[in-house]
Amino acid sequence: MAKELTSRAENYSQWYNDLVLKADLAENSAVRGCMVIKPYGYAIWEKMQAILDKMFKDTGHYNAYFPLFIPKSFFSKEASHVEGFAKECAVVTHYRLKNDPNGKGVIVDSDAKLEEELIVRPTSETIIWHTYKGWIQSYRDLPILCNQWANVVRWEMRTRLFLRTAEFLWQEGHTAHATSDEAIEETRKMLDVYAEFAEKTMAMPVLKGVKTPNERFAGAIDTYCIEALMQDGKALQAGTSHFLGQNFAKAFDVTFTNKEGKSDYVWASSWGVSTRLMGALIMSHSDDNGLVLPPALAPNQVVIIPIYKKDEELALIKSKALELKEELNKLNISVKIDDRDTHKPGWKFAEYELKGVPVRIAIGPRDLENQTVEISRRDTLEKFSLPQEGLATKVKSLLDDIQQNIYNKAFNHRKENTRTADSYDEFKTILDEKGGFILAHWDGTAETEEAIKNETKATIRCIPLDQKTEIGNCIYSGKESKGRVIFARSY
RNA sequence: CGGGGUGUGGCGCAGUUGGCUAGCGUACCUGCUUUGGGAGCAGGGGGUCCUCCGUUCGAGUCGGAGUACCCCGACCA
Repeated sequence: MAKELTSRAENYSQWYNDLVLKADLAENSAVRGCMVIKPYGYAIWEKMQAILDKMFKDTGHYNAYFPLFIPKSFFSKEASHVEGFAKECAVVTHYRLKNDPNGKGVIVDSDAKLEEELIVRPTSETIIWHTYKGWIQSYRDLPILCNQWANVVRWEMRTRLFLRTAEFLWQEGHTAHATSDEAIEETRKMLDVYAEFAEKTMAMPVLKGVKTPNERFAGAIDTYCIEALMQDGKALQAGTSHFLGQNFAKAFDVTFTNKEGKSDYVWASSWGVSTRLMGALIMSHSDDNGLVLPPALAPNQVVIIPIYKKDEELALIKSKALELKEELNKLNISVKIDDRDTHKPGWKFAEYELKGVPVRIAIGPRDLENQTVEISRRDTLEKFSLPQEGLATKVKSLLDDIQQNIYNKAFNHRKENTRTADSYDEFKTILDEKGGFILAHWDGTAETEEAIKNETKATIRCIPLDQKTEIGNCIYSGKESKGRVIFARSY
């Protein structure tokens, strides 16, 4: 065994780390907290990007690009943005190097100090709203429905591959509207887009909800989110969509003249998902044999592995494989034929399982004789023979089946790990023994939320959008509550 | 920034109270036999033992300083 993974049960975070490294998705770089995304990992991210980008465009958005550097003063303009903002940012103070007069190499030229420092964007609201000021005069200029694909930097103290890195890739949508209702509608619409992407494409069920004031984005009126449950019972925030009200418009003095000829501040939303989704994808479905990719995101949906002893056999098998590949391609199925003679079939089987390829087709002398192929599906690891005749349509429906099956599996896992707690003791017991989502009553105060967090490390993931009205008592304070919120320990 | 740990071929590690030519697994290269679940055998290449200073006849091993990374906290828009 060349690439043995740590088992999930034994040590979940070690398993995750091993998997990311061994499936060739990413690795730590020479730069503190920053990762290298390797070609295979990036191929998956590109598929995510392509699908999301189309969804954004289908909902009327367009892409743009704003600067990487933001003048420091921009961060002082929106009061709550300043207040709630983590200050761990990369700061550019100089613009030139010089040769070290006392040795070799280069040093920072102290004469080249910037008058005002530049911050490497941790998020782009400030620079974008500064820019929007110049774009908006009239209600006729609205709405602006912009999205940016970019990298951002947050100097995190502790990092984990994909889940929290100092630099990460994301998209951030920043929209400007004439009315509050329109901006709220946009915020909710994009949350739905994220939820649909998570469930249909990533096969990952998510809960939609609103963050409590404590967990809200600095500068937002409301932060909506999608929350997913990982296999170890911890929650992961997979995407956020913020209703910003007029806060940024006021901070950057962005006004417009409405139909009545009166001046008003512009209403805003912002929303984003990041390479963190890669972490979510990995942790949602994978097992001790490696990655399990949903067919919708697998760079190769099918891999064909020839099994042969003699070169003549290989020639026959290869032409059969090419024939199958062509048929599959016609149905928009991506196929890789691995006919390398530098690795043996058994090695390849293990390798493609590790990399999460949904369907494997093996063709050997036996199959040539019987006009069959051997199919193996990654999600269940089942193997069976199918006739070569009419194979493509069967593979197509098999892929659909796998996509649905891994969603169902994740959905059932969440269902089994979503519990209600009616007392603080019960709450703590569930948290320690089982984890998962816990539905419990909360009195609505930040103090209670904070106390529970400090005592148990569990946070309110969200107030679910489909929350049912139910009168009860807060598990912590005993005060009245009108509905249950979702608690969990989280990444 | 607090508390703990670790730096030894690409990767994972062992290395005894200081001792002789620094070892094992894996990966890599060559050859033969193999190929339907990570092949076997034989041979081979690859090391400033994190850095500097010190103790010593002698340091991977002991002491000091520095540095990097990992884990636990704090932080995580």
